[in-house]
Amino acid sequence: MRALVVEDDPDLSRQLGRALEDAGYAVDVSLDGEDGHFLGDTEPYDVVVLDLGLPKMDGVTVLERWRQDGKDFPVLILTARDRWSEKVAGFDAGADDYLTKPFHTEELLARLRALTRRAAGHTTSTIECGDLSIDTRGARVFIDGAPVKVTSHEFRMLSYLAHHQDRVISRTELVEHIYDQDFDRDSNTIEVFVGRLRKKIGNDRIETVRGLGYRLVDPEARPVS
Amino acid sequence: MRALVVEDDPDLSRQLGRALEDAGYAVDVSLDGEDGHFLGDTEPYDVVVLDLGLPKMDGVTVLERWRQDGKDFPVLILTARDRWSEKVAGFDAGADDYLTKPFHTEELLARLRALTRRAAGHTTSTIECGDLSIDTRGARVFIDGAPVKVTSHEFRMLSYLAHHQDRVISRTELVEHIYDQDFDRDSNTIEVFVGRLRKKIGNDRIETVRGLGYRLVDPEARPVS
DNA sequence: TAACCTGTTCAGCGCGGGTTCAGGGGGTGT
DNA sequence: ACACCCCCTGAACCCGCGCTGAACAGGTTA
Repeated sequence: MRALVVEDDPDLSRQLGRALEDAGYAVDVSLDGEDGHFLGDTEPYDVVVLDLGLPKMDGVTVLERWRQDGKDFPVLILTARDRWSEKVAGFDAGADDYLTKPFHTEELLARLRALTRRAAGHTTSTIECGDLSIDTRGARVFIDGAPVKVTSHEFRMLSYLAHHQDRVISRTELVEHIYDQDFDRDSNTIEVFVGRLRKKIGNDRIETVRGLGYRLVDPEARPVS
Repeated sequence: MRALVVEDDPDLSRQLGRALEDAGYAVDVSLDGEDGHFLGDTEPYDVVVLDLGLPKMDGVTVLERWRQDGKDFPVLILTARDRWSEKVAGFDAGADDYLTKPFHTEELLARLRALTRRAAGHTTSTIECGDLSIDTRGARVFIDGAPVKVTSHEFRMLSYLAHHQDRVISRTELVEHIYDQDFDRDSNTIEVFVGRLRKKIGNDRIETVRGLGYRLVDPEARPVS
């Protein structure tokens, strides 16, 4: 999952970036409204944390422009405690959730998890695919109840595939959502990860569609091909 | 599906070409307005991505001429963020959708899917033909609910036939829409694909109209011939 | 410092799948 | 009825995608 944090307070933004990275997101941080708006327009984020009081361009304006441009990633806005009217404006502009500063990072993370889940059409924090279950909150993977040890990048990949089950995900789409900006496009890292994941969760769970990409499936649910 | 990308920025055009190919389009890329206009007039595209700021001939002019010449493929125009007036001119010239640069490739793909669906008169991402259903997003084919394994080219062909059900599609039309430019015309590749598809989805689903081409039909709905 | 763990790169290889070819069958027109 | 041509089909070819094992680099832990 890729996340964007737009927050001008250098301490807070650094802390947020750190916390989100720890939680397994690929994070970009922007310190002002213009840059943040540009990034949101450019990169395919899965969730955005947006402060409303920003230099160069106001947070509400940033959000309005994103929605005008058809961006539909979930956005969580941060407001100062006493700025109640701002919050309303933020929701009108298309925010999905809000949090008043100061807040606990735990709560932020929980709300972000809820947002990404909702965006993908899930309601619980664990995604099931046959007897494979993925705990997005604890970054754990279970196969028929038994825990499977996966590295953080492996988990990111599996998690993205699970959020979009039954869809074909191209290698470039995977790269864009697993890594943050500027990643060397032509390398076979993805294939290596797929290989290692298959070795851990079983070969028939990630099927490759030649020339298009990969797809996470439930091997049991699929009749003989 | 064949797509044309007219975009002068070499990086962006390369990236777009790559993304569309990943999504299963046969893509031609043109770097200036004159060449792009010529290609659009010559080749039968299913959808066009057209930048407005182009060397040699302006994007709006290109679009106007296409529409004058009776070309009715859906066109999605790309505009710089601050050029709002251009966008209006583009719509007046006959654009079907727009996107402001920079944008994110998945949104472009989603909009292109919507355009091609709309052009064919469908609304969902799965096309039905009797008990045969074609999931354009997941690149999958089901027959009465059971998945059928098809290769990517087979899928392209079936998908094109399905987008134009009950119409006779000539072999050359198929070739032109499945492949990008310069493809060896005299070969029986199409016939081989038809044969393989028939073997997979049943002989009576693709009927051949001698001397004209092929047609995708629902065998159940049709009385005895 | 040495022993891990994780992410990345590289080279080799198998095989899937697209293309081609040759041969045969069955409509179609004269 | 004949010939022609369009189309089908099985098989073979062969390129390149994607898989794999292993080595390398950077970071972290004893």
